[in-house]
Amino acid sequence: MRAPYGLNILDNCLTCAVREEHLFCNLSVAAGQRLNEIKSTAVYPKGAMLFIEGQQPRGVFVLCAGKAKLSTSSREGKTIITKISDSGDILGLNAVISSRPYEVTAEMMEPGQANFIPRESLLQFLRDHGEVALRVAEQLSRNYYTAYEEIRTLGLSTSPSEKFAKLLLSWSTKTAQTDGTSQVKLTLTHEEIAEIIGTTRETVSRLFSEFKKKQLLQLKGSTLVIRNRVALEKIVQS
Amino acid sequence: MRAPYGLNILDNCLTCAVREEHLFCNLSVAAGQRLNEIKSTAVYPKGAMLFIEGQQPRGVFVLCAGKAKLSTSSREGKTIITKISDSGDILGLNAVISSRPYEVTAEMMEPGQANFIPRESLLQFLRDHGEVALRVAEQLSRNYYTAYEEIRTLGLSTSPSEKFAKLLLSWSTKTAQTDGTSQVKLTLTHEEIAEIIGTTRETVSRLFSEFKKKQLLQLKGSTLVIRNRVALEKIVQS
DNA sequence: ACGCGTTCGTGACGGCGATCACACCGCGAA
DNA sequence: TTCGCGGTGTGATCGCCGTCACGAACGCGT
Repeated sequence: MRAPYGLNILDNCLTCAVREEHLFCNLSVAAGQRLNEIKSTAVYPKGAMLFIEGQQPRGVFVLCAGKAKLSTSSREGKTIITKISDSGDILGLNAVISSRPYEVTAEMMEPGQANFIPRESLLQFLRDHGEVALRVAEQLSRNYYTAYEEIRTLGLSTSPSEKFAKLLLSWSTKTAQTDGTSQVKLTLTHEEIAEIIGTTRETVSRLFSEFKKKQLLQLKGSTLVIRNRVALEKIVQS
Repeated sequence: MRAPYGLNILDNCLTCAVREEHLFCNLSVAAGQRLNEIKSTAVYPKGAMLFIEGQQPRGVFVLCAGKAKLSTSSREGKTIITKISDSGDILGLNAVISSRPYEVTAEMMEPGQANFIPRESLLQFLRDHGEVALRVAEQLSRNYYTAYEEIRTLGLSTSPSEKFAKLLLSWSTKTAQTDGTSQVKLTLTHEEIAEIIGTTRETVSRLFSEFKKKQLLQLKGSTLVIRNRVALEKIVQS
């Protein structure tokens, strides 16, 4: 099966296949069935905006394939990226639950696919299935934790090098080797990295140079090799 | 009735008396009754720690009287204050729901009183009353919003003056007059203000001087007079 | 191959705010 | 009164990083 934007449609995009601990998994039969009725699947090209900061919440998106970047920006155009979401993530949940505007913009970074659940359907679904509401609360509190982590990064570590080291470590944990090295496919531009750690493109460039010189990392084509985790951890809490 | 720490005990500290829109208000009779059984009231002196960042969650605190400051700090001792809570606020909810350690430290800034609901009791209560779980979810998503607001402040506005102006405005909204002025009782030290906006005590001192000179504010004893809201708003988004 | 746009590297400069240092003030305790 | 102490004002210094500027490198379509 062939979709637009050169992407294969996933015949049955069950989020459970992606994440066992997922919000909408292991539901009662009735709930699962109902969920299937109210969701709809769509395919998005690179650059597509799932929703934009400030819009009234239309519903939530469950990402099945592709990555999306969540960002906020100020009036003068300065932008910060708060999260890179990938398969299994639920986008827009906070806005829908609290009936406030989306607090971020969600933009596809590569072609992808997502399930959409309209706002009203979801709320009614939760009212009908109290047990799921509690799991939604759990999911929200997890979101809160990552937001808080962000606050700590922005508020407590002032220097760009510290934040850069933190970011590298967060990437590295996913593919850690026993010898302390790890490899990551680098899909972000320096500009985007700058928006994540709240600095400028130039500084990110200089940080790469500096960290290469210090043997903390290495670049092989577009794969980033992190060579010394302990040294990075030392920078973080320096 | 007289409590320790020179505080009058509130005979019946119903949070509903404080806030109509409150989480635990307008419950079904059964739920309300049950809630009354599992809660317990205590009085705290100034400086008391309700809970400390990193501790396993024991339960939630519903603040009835007094103010509490929520803060996080890094290993090297740098501290940021993320919120000043007052009557009606629920503290520790995120930690309890997600069963993760408290993400902040809650310290009483003045003598006060709070209801305590133990972790397990609350979770069981929510399992038994699905309709309340949804309201908890709403509360959590509101928390998320304020956290996000914090992220925007820290990440998007770089200069201390901008953040200071933002803080003043947030104070001012509560007591706004028609002529654009407002009065606030100033209970925080410069040091604490510095920890809120992520700068140093000295800079806060200089900001006060600067803003006084610009006729933006005025100090009468310990009451702060905000004289020009529009000018402050201009600084925020400059 | 050519040109064009995006991304990246790096130098020069300047300003802002962190840091240090010290004086001052108000207030409660001895 | 005289300490001591927590809070406050303010000058001097200095280093980091944001800004501007430019050129190189890479990918991409025609």
